[in-house]
Formats: sequence, C-alpha cells, structure tokens
Amino acid sequence: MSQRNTGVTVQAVNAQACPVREVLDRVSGKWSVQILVAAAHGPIRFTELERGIEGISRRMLTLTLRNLERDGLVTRTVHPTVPPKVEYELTPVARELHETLQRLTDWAERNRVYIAESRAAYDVEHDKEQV
Amino acid sequence: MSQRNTGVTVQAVNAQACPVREVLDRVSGKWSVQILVAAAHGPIRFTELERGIEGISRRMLTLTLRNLERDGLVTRTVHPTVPPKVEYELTPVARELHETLQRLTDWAERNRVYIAESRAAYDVEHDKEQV
DNA sequence: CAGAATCCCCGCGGATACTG
DNA sequence: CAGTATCCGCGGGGATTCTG
Repeated sequence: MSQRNTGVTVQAVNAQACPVREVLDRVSGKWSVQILVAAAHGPIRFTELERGIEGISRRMLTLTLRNLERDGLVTRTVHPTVPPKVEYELTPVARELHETLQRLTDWAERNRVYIAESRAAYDVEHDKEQV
Repeated sequence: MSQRNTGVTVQAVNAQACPVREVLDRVSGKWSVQILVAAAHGPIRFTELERGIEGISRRMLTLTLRNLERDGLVTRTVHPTVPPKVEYELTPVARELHETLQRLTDWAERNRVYIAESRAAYDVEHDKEQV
C-alpha cells in the first residue's frame, strides 16, 4: 500500500470484500502468530512473552499486542501491584483462530522437505547460467 | 529483517526451527493467497490471473508466481504458440494448502463482525482523550 | 516490570516503459 | 500475450533511550 491517493480506499474495499485479505491482515506482521501461539496455554505476562519469543523487540511486542487487543483477540489485564504485572490472554475467537492456524503449521511440517527441495531444484535450474 | 550482520542467519534459523514462520513466509506477501485461490479451479493463464485479481500489477503477479513456482506450489507451462500462452496450475501440495486456507477464510467470515466491533470499541476508548 | 518515544534502515510493492 | 527493467516512495520493524 504505497499509494498516496487511493491507498486507503482500496485497502478498505479489499478488507471488506475479501475475507482472505482480512484474515491475512490479522495474521501477517512478523510476530502476531507467534504471540498467539505463545499465549495459547493461558494467561501470560509481558516479560514471559518477551523471553519466550526469540528475537522479538520490546517495541514490536507492545505494538503487536496492542493490535491483537484492538481486534479483540487478546485481553490485557493490569494488576495494580508494584512492580506492575500485566497479563495477556487469548479470547475465545483467538482460540478458534489458533486451532485453524495449527492446520497451517501441520501443513508446513508435512511439506517442509518438499518445499526445500523444490527451491533447491529451482535455484540450480535458474542460477547456472548467470554469475 | 533490517539488520546487516545477523539478519540472514536469524531468518534461516527461524525458518528451520519454526514451522509457523515457514508457512507465514509462504503465505505472506500481498498476493500469494489470492493467486492460489484464483488458480484453484484449474489451469489459468497469466492474463486471466491479472484480470481476476483486482489491483495486482504485472510486476507483482510475475514475481509472486515465480516464488510460488520456486516453492513447488504452482507449475508453469509454456505453450510454444504465437501469441505465447502460459498456464499456471496448483500442485497437489498447494491444493492441500488451499484447503487449510479455506478454514482461515471461514474463520474470518464468522468473526468479521466481532473484530470490527472490537476495533470500533477500542478506538472510541482510546481516541477520545487526544486531538 | 511494562511500556512510550525517537531515529533510521531496507525491502515490498506501485507506476511506468520497453521487448520476444 | 507474457513478460523485464528501472525508478521510487511508504511503512514495517530493529536499536536505543527514557519513564511510572
């Protein structure tokens, strides 16, 4: 979406008309799914997420959590203690999503080798004439 | 991945260790899924895809098709006629993927209203104190 | 502990023009 | 018809620093 004039409109139209894009927008972003997976077992604290998800920055963890919260996929519970304690938990809707994502993961695991081999074959086939 | 030094390594490790990211890398990108959906009915020509997928550019159609082909998700068949005719078709593996994507789409349709309402609620809740 | 703010890089993807 | 090639802008997201 790098257009200045029509970008917003097109995006809105696509999102409304196309459930495919709608779900992808929800699940895209580098960290959304991993957060959903990490939080699937039950309430989890900010720092636990941070340590459980390899490579995520504080910033992105916060941002992604905010978006998930906005979409009604996680709840954010602040315990007014000191030091502060904030727990995140999946909503029922997110739990459904997590189940269907599981199928995708299964697919990936079943076909990981096939894909790797396809890539390798494709690369040999197409690289050998350049350099 | 905007790092210069560790970027490649981290990505590779993640892709190998984490089927979640692996499948997302396959499915992310603005057009991959829509192409898979459009090609699900059977062999389809380049131009048919271009017209069937609202808003896609020639460039992105080509690039995304190349990637899908590289991953062994679509086959590319060139008919040596004039004018040229190129047909794309899903591989069995991609057809499996398409089925599981269907579940995701179903989820999106079931919960589209819930998500929209959640967003609206969140926005009212958080915007009213600024400006 | 759980963020908010700021800066900055790079790569996705759009627009446009040219070819076998 | 089915691409390639080039240029360019936006925004995702990393690194870093500062707070209640």
